[in-house]
Amino acid sequence: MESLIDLDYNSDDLCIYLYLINSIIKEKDFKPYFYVNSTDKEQILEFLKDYEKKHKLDSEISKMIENIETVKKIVFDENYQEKELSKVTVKYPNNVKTVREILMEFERLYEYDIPFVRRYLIDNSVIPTSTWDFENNKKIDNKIPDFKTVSFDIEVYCNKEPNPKKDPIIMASFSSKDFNTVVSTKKFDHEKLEYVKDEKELIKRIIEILKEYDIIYTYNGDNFDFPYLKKRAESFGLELKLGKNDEKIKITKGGMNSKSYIPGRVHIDLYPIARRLLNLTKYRLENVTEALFDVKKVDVGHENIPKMWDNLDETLVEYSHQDAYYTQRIGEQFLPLEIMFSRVVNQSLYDINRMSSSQMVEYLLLKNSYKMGVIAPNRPSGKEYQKRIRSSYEGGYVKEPLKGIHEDIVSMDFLSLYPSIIMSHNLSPETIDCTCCSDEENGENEEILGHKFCKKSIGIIPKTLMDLINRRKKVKKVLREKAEKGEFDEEYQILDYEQRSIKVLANSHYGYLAFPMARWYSRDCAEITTHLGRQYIQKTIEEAENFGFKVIYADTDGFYSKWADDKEKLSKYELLEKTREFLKNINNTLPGEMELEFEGYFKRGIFVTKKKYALIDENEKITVKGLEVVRRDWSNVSKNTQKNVLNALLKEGSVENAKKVIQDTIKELKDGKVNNEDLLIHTQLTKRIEDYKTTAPHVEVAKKILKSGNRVNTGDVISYIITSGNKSISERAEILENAKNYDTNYYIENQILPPVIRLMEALGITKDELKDSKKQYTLHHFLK
DNA sequence: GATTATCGGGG
DNA sequence: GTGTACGATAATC
Repeated sequence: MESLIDLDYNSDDLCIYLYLINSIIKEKDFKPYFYVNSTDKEQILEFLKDYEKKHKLDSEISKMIENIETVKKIVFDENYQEKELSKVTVKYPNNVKTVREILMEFERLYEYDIPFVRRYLIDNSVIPTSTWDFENNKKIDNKIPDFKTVSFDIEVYCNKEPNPKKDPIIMASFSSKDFNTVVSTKKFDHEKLEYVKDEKELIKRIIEILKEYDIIYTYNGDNFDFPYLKKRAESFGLELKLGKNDEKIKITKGGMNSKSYIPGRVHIDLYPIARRLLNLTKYRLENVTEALFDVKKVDVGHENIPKMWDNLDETLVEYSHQDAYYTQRIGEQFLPLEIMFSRVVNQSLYDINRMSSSQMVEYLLLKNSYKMGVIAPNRPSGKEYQKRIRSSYEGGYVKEPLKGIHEDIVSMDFLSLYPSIIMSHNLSPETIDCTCCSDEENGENEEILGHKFCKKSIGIIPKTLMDLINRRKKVKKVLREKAEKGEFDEEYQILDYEQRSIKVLANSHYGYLAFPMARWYSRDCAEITTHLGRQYIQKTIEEAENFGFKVIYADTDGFYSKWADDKEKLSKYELLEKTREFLKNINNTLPGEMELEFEGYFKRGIFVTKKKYALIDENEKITVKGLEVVRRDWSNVSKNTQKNVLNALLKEGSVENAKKVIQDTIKELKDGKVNNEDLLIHTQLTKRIEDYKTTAPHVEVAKKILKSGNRVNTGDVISYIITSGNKSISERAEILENAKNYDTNYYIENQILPPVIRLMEALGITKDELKDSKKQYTLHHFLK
């Protein structure tokens, strides 16, 4: 009776370790297996023997086989009929790869690429992160176990890109309920400081501290903190034996992103979670902190770290600890939801943390197909994948917006439009144009975009969705009952997280059908889903306009509208009353699961083009969609202008003021009043200078830096200013120190106008009009 | 308009 | 590790 926190195959012990909080269970009985499309056991063995002979192997392959037995399964690509095939069980997980490569030549294989531990969780009922009775193999309760959690963050002394070969780790910050400490290799006067004499001691201390905890939160620790720590540790001859059983940390490099896995503990990297669950334009720690807690975190600014360190500035300790503190808080915020995902999908917390929602859906489907005795379709081949990636189809309906500024806007949207469609029409890769329904039956079957769907049995996608929806309904019923009784206890919170995680999973099924890597991929089902979705939203817009709304803009499953009749000016209260009335009417006509609901009221909004708009609500909260171009490579002058223009439009509702912001900035630029620092454009050198085929400003600047005797490395961010002259833009790019002037015209045309021009054009203001302050400017200039 | 290149998070 | 797993947007053709 203990909580299962993590699982891993231990290659020394040759079995799966089930890590509980205080102990380890060794699972020795579960063996790796896959299926062969053949019932002839002898023939399979024969084929392997032939292979051994041909390659002069001494029965090495046959030795890997533990057992071959005939099983009955429903096979997806054989008309979904039950048929017999062979289950080949091998001795060790890495045997699968060897044996399958050989047998691929023999016959079609199935389920040959499911990682061993994940296979274990698909086939067995044990649920990660829940409290489990291993004797009787059942769940004890729903509670979230009392995990010991800590956040972890390192600081590095460096002036450019951190280089683990030379730049030392100088500090490590930790934050947990009862431990808030910054371990440092320099003595600062700060209450949270713990001094160690050098970097080697620091690394030893980090290991010692992390080993106290079950869950370790980082922010981008997969890609930065752990790989960096490991490299530094190696240079001191230290190993990161962070595992529960002193196993080494496993850092896997997968193309761009790495993963840092600690056996027996859970390393939760909050960066990928924030990207998955929040909808922000930027995902720096400070952005996430602000979005979740409405707190503006003071950022150290990595370029200041060496200075502060050298000057023994103790605010460095405070700032550094702040990062750990907020990482911990973000972790506590997201952990329950991740735990619920882990339980519903039935995969480990570590894996869930790094899965996209489509991957979660796939593992849910694998679990269900296993239960249903269905063999999963294979993942696409490289060729098939390329084909899928290239095939596109019509997406959701997006209405061309009524351009300009609008006031008193209500938005309404469909509650899970696509899941409802998939369920009510039984859309699934195996139900589409099924062969099991006879022609007569199919005669009455409705045809959608030239396809018919099975009437006899429910497809795996709608079935999985229905299970989720029913489970969510049950949970929501309990929640309602508890709410009525005022029982907002721990159980209530857990159930609430459960229904939220189910909602996310349900809403991911449509995306899964169109996910090119999906086993149950179906372009046709995805296309039909959006097709039907377009019908519903268009019909609803029609109804809304008949009722008296004017629909300003619509996208896929929702729309923004105002009251149409300008003579009949409604108060906010009246508008919301009308909205309620309309929703009640429309929801009576919609089928089963489908429901249109009120989403929000906005006092003002500006609509530019499809997918590009901004709104402000009653609390002055601004929502911007598709308009933001604020990336780190843009200059400050550009970012600020955009921000000020949006404020003028939304907060003041003044086109004139917005116009003035732009014209003033242009004036300042022409007048040479803009600070050179605000003109810096930042671009990263992503490859070696000699590898660039095209000329780009930052590459040219890098060459100049090199010529002046300084070093430039791949990964460095080059900051430059475009100076005036007649040569090409690239040749005129200079670093701050060498920039004697700047190209006014370049900044107006390429930095000031692009982010705001579409905004202003939607309001009927032309580019020329914005730039035409030139005459006024010269006049002013000379008058002054 | 379609294809290709770049960036993100961390310091 | 029984894993070939990004996705949005700007620049360029």
